[in-house]
Amino acid sequence: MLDIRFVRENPEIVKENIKKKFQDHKLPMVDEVIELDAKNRAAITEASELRASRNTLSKQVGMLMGQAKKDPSKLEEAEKVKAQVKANAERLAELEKLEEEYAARIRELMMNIPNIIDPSVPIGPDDSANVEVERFGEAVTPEYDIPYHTQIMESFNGVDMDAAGRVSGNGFYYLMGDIARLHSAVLAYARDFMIDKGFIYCIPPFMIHGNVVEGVMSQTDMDSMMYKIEGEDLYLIGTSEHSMIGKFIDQIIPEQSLPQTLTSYSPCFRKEKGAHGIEERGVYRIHQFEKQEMIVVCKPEESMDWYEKMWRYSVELFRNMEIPVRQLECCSGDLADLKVKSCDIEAWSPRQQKYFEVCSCSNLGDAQARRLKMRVKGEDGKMYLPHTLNNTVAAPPRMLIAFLENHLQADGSVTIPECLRPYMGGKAVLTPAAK
RNA sequence: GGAGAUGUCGCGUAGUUGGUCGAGCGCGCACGAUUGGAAAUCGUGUAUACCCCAAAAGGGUAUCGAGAGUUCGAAUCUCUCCAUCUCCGCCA
Repeated sequence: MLDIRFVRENPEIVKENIKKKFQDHKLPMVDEVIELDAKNRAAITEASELRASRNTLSKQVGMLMGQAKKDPSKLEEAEKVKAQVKANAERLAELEKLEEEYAARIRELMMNIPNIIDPSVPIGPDDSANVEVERFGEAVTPEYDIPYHTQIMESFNGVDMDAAGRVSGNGFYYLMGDIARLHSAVLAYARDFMIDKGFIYCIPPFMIHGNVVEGVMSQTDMDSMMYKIEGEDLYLIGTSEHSMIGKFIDQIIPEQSLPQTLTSYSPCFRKEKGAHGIEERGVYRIHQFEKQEMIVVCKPEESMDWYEKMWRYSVELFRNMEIPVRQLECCSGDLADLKVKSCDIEAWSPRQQKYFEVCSCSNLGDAQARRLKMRVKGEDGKMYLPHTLNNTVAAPPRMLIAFLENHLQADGSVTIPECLRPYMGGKAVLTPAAK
């Protein structure tokens, strides 16, 4: 969300930005919001004046009532003043209603006007125009066939999709045995990796209030992603980012405590509305998964440095696990409205002969901070909005797909990279279950 | 889940027969004076958001857990909700 003052003063920049994101249908929103803002301010000004006169008149009543104790004739005078205040009450109520209507519509529009993208973001209409920036590690394709990931898991008796379907429906999974252990090992390693980078480990609430949801994501995302608890003002989180950024709602953050570097674990729940292709079967796209996340809240001038550091952490983690990856930069049209800049870290799939998304690193600028009213009090006493960033550390079971495909050997075994062995009971290799 | 108590400016408190209370006092903090320096002492200041103003200065509005109501006027009265504490119940 942008600052309404910025929109008021720079309508052309805002419109240009909308065009860059190929959202021309939103162009009229800019003029509409500026007009509403002017009306709203006029209403506020008039209402403030009415309230000011009400306050002074009411004080007069108080004084007159006091005097009336000695001089009953003052009572009449007081009644006159009362009537005067009452006369203004109607207009004030009218204005208050207007203010409310304007504010609601302005907020609605502002929520839909996209954040200003970073000048470095490549311009393009959709994900087909995303730009590969750099590859890390050699994308190896072995001689032997790499089966679909659920098949690999099944060879270890490591997954039961049928049972999950019966119990919870499509989009759920049972992980079992070594595969389940591998899942936990990856999370534990990812956690410790981030702790070693100086991040603070957090376990947040897995359900959050509606106003927090609205603060951290756009309305459309909310409808298509979030599960609501029936009869309660609670939503299951889609990522721990929601509770971790929400942690700062309405808070004034001391400047000395910046940057806040946090790494959080949580299960994530997503509706995943809409149809998905055949490559999204298995545990690729599911209603529930677990994720280790990194969150940074920092001074505005430091956010781009953190952005660079954060996606590099993801690369380092995947390289430690001996998985080839690449950095794919999101183009303007594929960038969510709240984001200033974003990239995906994609892992190599030897089966599909292509890279697929395993991490998503985003700089949200001050958009979340403005929505959530999180502010920093500077050394000079002035308030400003911090920048917020988030990035995936590891999100199994999806990342297990990359793991299994890249570590599967010709004999059907799976090698465990050095860094994960302490979390796997020292094992260097997993051997498939006997048929 | 049941019963009771509480919720005021960074912290601690005053304020509950509604009216100079946006709010007193103490602590803390900032600046200044005093001092060779420090402590102590004294003085001054000490919220946030928004509106008006070209800007500054200045003025105004709102905010005493949140929301709604009564009233000319509410920190003070009524209702709803939330949070905290104590006791009971239940439970990983």
